[in-house]
Amino acid sequence: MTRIPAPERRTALIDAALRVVSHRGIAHATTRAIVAEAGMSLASFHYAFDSRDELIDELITTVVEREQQAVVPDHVAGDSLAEILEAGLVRYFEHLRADPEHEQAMLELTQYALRSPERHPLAAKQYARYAELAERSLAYAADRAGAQWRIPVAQVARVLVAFTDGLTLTWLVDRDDDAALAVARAAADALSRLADEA
Amino acid sequence: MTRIPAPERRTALIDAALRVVSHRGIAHATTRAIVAEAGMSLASFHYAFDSRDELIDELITTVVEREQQAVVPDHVAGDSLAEILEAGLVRYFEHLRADPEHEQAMLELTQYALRSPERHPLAAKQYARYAELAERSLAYAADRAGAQWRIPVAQVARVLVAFTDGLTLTWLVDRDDDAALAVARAAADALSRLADEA
DNA sequence: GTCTATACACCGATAGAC
DNA sequence: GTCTATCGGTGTATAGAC
Repeated sequence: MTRIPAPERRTALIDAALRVVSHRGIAHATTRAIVAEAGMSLASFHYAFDSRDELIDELITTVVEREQQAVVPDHVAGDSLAEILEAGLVRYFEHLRADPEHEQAMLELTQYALRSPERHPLAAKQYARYAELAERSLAYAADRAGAQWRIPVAQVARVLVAFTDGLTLTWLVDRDDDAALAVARAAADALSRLADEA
Repeated sequence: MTRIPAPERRTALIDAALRVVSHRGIAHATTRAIVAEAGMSLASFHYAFDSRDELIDELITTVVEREQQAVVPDHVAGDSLAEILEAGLVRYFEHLRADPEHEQAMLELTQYALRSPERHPLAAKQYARYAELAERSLAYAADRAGAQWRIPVAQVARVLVAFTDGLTLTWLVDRDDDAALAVARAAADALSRLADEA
């Protein structure tokens, strides 16, 4: 019907694909389901993308670039490093509770990427991005608490990413809020001990 | 050809399905791929199982029941609780490195189960089983170190499961052994602080 | 450029010969 | 009970009218 520029169509399809993956899982993210979600015809899909694989790759790249979620907020209450880190993890947990499907989609996209050698680097980039955001938060938190990381902050960031992933996956399974908060507290404590406080 | 009792055929198909999921991912675990792996004809499948869904459910149930991996070994070197826990996590990590595809398969099965309401309880059971094994290990570790958990050991177990999951997922992505060991150390430290040592 | 209609591969599941 | 052959459905991708 209406003529839509190709780049615009691509982003519309990527957004639709993310909604389908979030709501129904990657197994149901077929080209038909995606164009239906986007309100387009099937042929439009292959006008904008060469293949479904190309769209999935673009989807992963896009969500990774879009990722802005920092684990430590800009303004925090609390004085000790452990308190600041715990507040950050609790903040992440609230974000997870607000939109569980999004984090579930990210996990599915990661595992999907891990299954093909060509796509594995996309998963690696995704986690490098997570680590980068974590590193920024950790540097800020230490600064805020007047503390110094004893080991390179990049290594601490890698640990934080692992803890966050574990928190996410276990909560998605059992939806136990109290247990998730216990994980957040323990993780904050462990991380804080990797720094010297002033 | 040869007549095989139905129960035997079922277990053979389940074993084959696990191999397919491990090697190629759940998306490729079609009935055809599974019977090929098992060396059977397609019709044999539907003689042993009513549907593919039934097999997948059985597969998840089976692998969960089969799960014996305890995070803390029977005989440990080391005296402090933190050391015992770290040794256990390192032992788990060695297990992960020895057969990454199996843990990847378990993660995929979990996420697959999370996507359908009827199967969600299977994922919950899987994690309840993990927690049970973790609890046993933690009780043993505290006993071994002459320590006492300050909070119910079930809660500590839930934290350990989350840390283990995070360790697994991040290592599967970046295969960074040093970073994984750092996670193990931090997690052991955090967990040990949830107990009073004698 | 955008649509409908369709090609072709592969899926789960079954019919029917043996 | 076990096989080969096939059904109906859905997947990705494309042809051809407009």
